[in-house]
Amino acid sequence: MPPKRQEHTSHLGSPAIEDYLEQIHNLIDAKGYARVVDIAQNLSISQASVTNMIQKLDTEGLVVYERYRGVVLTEDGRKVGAAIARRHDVLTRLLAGFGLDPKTVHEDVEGMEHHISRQTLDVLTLLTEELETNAELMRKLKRKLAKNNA
Amino acid sequence: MPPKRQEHTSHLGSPAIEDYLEQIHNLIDAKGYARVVDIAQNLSISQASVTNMIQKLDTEGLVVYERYRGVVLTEDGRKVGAAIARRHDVLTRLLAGFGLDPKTVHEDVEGMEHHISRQTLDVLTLLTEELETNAELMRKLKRKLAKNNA
DNA sequence: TCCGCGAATTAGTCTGGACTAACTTTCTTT
DNA sequence: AAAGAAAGTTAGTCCAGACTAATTCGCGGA
Repeated sequence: MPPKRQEHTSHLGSPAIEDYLEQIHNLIDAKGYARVVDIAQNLSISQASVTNMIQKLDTEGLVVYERYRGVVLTEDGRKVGAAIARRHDVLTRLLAGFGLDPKTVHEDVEGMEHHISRQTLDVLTLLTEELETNAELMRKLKRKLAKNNA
Repeated sequence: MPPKRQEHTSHLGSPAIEDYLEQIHNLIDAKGYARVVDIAQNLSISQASVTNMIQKLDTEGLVVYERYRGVVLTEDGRKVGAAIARRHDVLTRLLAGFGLDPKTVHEDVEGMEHHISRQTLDVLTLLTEELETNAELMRKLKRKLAKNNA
């Protein structure tokens, strides 16, 4: 039997696509519009790559693109972008809550956020909220953490 | 100013490389040796791709490769493989502990495990152990989780 | 008004990591 | 021990997504 072809679970967006949509979402949220330069800047990639990807996102119906006109999210695109931003937020609160160094938090979150299902997001949200609420528990865990690192 | 080139944080192995090393590690752990077929099977990719990557891993000093002779981990390779396996284990215990469906757990873990720093691993380990120990807390959280899903 | 400069785009290239097809080596079975 | 099956390998292809260089658009200031 020949080896099986690789299966793409659902293709609701590669990690790369999600990164773009998250960034576009953030920019629109913050400044009301998203320019190619800024997207490139925030993702640390070239403008040419951004233009390329935006054209792809357009053909996939995630943004509306007009040459030299900037970019707008479609409803689908907005959903994906917002979903990623939500995961980003939860993960960041969870890790930052333990006092991890911001750079590490950012890198880990960046990597993990693309792989979190609805169910897992629910669990992590629950956990995060519990820790944000239950100061006693948080204290206890931080104490252990400090001890482990000693 | 021209856009900046993308920076690879440390290149201790791409996700793909880590997947291979984890799998090789697991196979050796379980059966004492790692055959190309099994690696291919476990990663759901073709044997040709495995042979390819193994040759690359060899040139990077992560495995020792001899044609038709199977593959052995170097000390470096063993470290990477073991590290990934550890992250895999912690994440799995954490999510499975909440009763998430095994397929989801597996997919999410698979995706997240490559992006977890030492510090984050420590936090997640702590959390996992707390939940495995503190039955009262676990009950409480599961109750909330169930309620949210209702 | 027009000109220059920054933003955007196009064209063409590269790399990682997957694939198939065809071939070789090794194992197994008789 | 030899043949057929299974495992491994090679050669060549493909695709996503990054890049650089060169070009084009469009706006703000002289």
